[in-house]
Amino acid sequence: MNDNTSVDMLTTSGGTPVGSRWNPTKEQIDLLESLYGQGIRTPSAEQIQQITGRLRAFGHIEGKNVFYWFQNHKARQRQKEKQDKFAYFNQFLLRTPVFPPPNCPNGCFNRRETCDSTVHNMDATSTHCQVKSNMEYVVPDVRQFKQETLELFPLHPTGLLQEKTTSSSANHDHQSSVTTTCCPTDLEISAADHPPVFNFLCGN
Amino acid sequence: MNDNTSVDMLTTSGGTPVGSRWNPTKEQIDLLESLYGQGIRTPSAEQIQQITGRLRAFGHIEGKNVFYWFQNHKARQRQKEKQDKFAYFNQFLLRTPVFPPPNCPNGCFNRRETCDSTVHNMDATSTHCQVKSNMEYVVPDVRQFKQETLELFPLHPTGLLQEKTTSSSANHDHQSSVTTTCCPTDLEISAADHPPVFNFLCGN
DNA sequence: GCAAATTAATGATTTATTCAAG
DNA sequence: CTTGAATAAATCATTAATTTGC
Repeated sequence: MNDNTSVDMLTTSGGTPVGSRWNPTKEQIDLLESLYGQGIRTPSAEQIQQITGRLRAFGHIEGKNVFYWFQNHKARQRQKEKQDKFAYFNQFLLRTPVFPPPNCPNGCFNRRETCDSTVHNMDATSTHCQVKSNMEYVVPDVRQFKQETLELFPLHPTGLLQEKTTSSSANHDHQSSVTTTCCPTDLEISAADHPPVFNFLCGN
Repeated sequence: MNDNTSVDMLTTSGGTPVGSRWNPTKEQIDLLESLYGQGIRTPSAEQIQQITGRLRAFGHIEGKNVFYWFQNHKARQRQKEKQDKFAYFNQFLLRTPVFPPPNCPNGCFNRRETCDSTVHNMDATSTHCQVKSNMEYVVPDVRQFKQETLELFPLHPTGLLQEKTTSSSANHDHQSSVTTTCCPTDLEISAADHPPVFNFLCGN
């Protein structure tokens, strides 16, 4: 289709024969997930450069691959978390008996008084609205789950995982003193400035 | 906020003092819009390079500026077109009397029989559903407007403005013989291959 | 076992939305 | 209010898992 006689790759040195799209090795995935686990979400251009350089030890890779990986991983983790939350919540709702189990901890919410007013009114035309109001009733409690889940990550040091914190006038002036708290590797992501997430794919 | 003492720009040569964001000159806008008018929507990396180089004659500019410009312009043209279409269609609907005007061309649709069944049932709770079904009823006719509007652009020569054409096995092998049909400038966008819209912002 | 056929994952693009400078 | 810049969501496309019939 597209002329294969171009300059760049055909079977790059590493061990990953590259025909079209990047196919990450196990080691590459491991390192990427490790970084993600440490709170890196939208790495800066320099971070991408460093990560790419490191990953190149395991096979051919470009900066844009790293960029795309974080984009996709972040988005798909988010949506997985969302649907997990929903599933958990759903099964909880569906299996909750009309009379709560005897030794229900105080965390259980008692939906008997609040919800039984909607038991009738279940015909096809009006179901939607009822379901919606039903959802809205419980959403506040679900948000706590998200909070707790996010707290599981350490993410104390540098500005990692700051993402959306009003992003105005909250620059916090965090410099150096990063030096790897939970991970023994000396990757030392500098995170000096937060340049827009772009110039990445040039190099490499 | 972010330290201004970095290496790159402060007051670049051109005539456009750059403190933070690109401020396009009139000439730059003109050329960009000209290109857009010729059908360029998502220029390739090479196209962006060439365009940027040309625009640099009028002031400081980077590849990513060109990239963003096309992104934004395309999106905003699209949404403007959409709301224009909606406005046109809306006024047409709203001013259509119950009895059609005497010399109504055959294009007029007669909505008397189809729509008056929804006149009642207009209380606050059920309005939404009725409105939606009402919309769905008329959408098909709107699509024609869009078609016609798009046809207004000439876009005959090279593969410009091909955008979404199944993108599989339809490569059409169009080479050279581009050489400016409606525009006297010898910009000569080569559009040789269609590389992904990325490596752009590296250079420049 | 083993390919062809399906399905699930996921890399790569495009489109929509949001933020913020001027 | 316009629009450059950035991010998130949706979508496309290709590769790997897997199922299935032989």
